[in-house]
Amino acid sequence: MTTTAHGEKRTASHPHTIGAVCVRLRAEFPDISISKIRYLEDQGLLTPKRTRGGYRLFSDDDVERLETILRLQRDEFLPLRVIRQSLAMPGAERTKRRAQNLREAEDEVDLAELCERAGVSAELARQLEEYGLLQPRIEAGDRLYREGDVDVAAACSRLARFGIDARHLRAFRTAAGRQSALLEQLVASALRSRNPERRKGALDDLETLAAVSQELAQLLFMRDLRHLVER
Amino acid sequence: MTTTAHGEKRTASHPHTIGAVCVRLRAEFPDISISKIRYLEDQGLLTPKRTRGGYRLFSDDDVERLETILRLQRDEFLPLRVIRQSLAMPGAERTKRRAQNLREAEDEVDLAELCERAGVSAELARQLEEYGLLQPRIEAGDRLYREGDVDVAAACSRLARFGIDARHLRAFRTAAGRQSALLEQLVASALRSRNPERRKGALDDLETLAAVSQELAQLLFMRDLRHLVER
DNA sequence: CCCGACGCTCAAGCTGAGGTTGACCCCTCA
DNA sequence: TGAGGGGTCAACCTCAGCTTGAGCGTCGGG
Repeated sequence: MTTTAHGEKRTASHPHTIGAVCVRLRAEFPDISISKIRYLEDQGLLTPKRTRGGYRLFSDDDVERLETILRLQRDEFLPLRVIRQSLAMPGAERTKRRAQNLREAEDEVDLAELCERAGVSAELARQLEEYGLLQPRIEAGDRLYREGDVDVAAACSRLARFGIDARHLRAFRTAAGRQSALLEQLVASALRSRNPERRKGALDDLETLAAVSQELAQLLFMRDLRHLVER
Repeated sequence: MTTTAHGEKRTASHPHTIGAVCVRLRAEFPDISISKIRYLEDQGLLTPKRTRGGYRLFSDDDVERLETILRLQRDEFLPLRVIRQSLAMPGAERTKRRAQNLREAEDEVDLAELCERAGVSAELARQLEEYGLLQPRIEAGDRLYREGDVDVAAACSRLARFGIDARHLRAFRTAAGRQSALLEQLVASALRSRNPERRKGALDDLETLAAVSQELAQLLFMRDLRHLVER
């Protein structure tokens, strides 16, 4: 990972070269690249220092700023020109709007990282897997989890604190499966189409269907709860 | 301004041709154009009626929707793909509010009002009721629906447009039922307690549980969809 | 019944954002 | 001192979000 050839100090936040920054951010932003960072500087969003020889040197603040920029792009869909302004005058607070994009791939993490990030014990993780709530890919004996599974585990852990255990959560698992199977019937053929336009259309439809389905599921759930409260 | 010189009905306001819409919106959105409106339709953001001859006819609702789209573009910088999704679930905002407010009672509406507000036919409403998606209270032979049922019906109607009918939606009904039953076990006794403190605590817990459960359901659903897409 | 304004579709093209690629040269540090 | 990361710059690419043009149909007033 951070195996830089040049005996880098790990404690004291020396400035980083562009390659180091890139490696460091790749975890959170898989589609970062050296050329992209240079491009962002060119567009006036970053101004790292330089060595006499012209190498860019990124301070921790620079890296943080870069993270902010990338987050604004990814989560808020803001164009660069807007990001530039909102970073120039840091008063305007933006509404959080997280859209689940089905198109981009997710990273994978191992069991230890999952447990740490989700705050679950290995034992709970094992149970969650037993009931299908976690679905690691098993490669050479190691479990590899998607980013999404970290959130799943975190949610389960919060429910566990209220006394709901993995066995009970299987109901959620099956419900999700049924609902996605329903949508699959509608878009499956288009999704596997050789024609890229058709495939893209299917993805668009699927995102819309997903949004409406989720809304419906929520509405019905809330109605049941309300019923429960009013009795 | 609906004051046209030629004795136009001010109340009913017939549908507008594309050119008329364009002129009318030019004031607020100077860069609107006929071709842009056609483009937005092509992208699935609008679905105006047509004359037999093929002319587009925009109702006031269509125009309002168009205004919303243009405002989201101009003020929030949202890409069309995201606008399409967020318009796909117009109830999302209310759903969220409702989730945090299990305590407040809802108003009731009759069948005619439900159909009109949700944009569903009486026939669809009947089917939805058959499969448990709508649950009116029947009083003196009349059906009385909660506010929440209006949103349920509207979501179902949007799914129906993609070819999902009431029969298939029963799965959502059952899933919601199971999930709320699970939570009920946990809070039921406290909820029925004579002690108001205890009851209030149960409501708080229930709201938390509801939020986490919904999150879990969504995460699992998205994972399944993702799986579907990646295959 | 005819005319001119308006509208339709479909294919092609345009423009700007947000990058990537490649050629070619330069720094840096082990 | 040389290998591997870094530098610039111009050309190129992809995608969203429209625009344009050709060829043809519709609508309504005179």
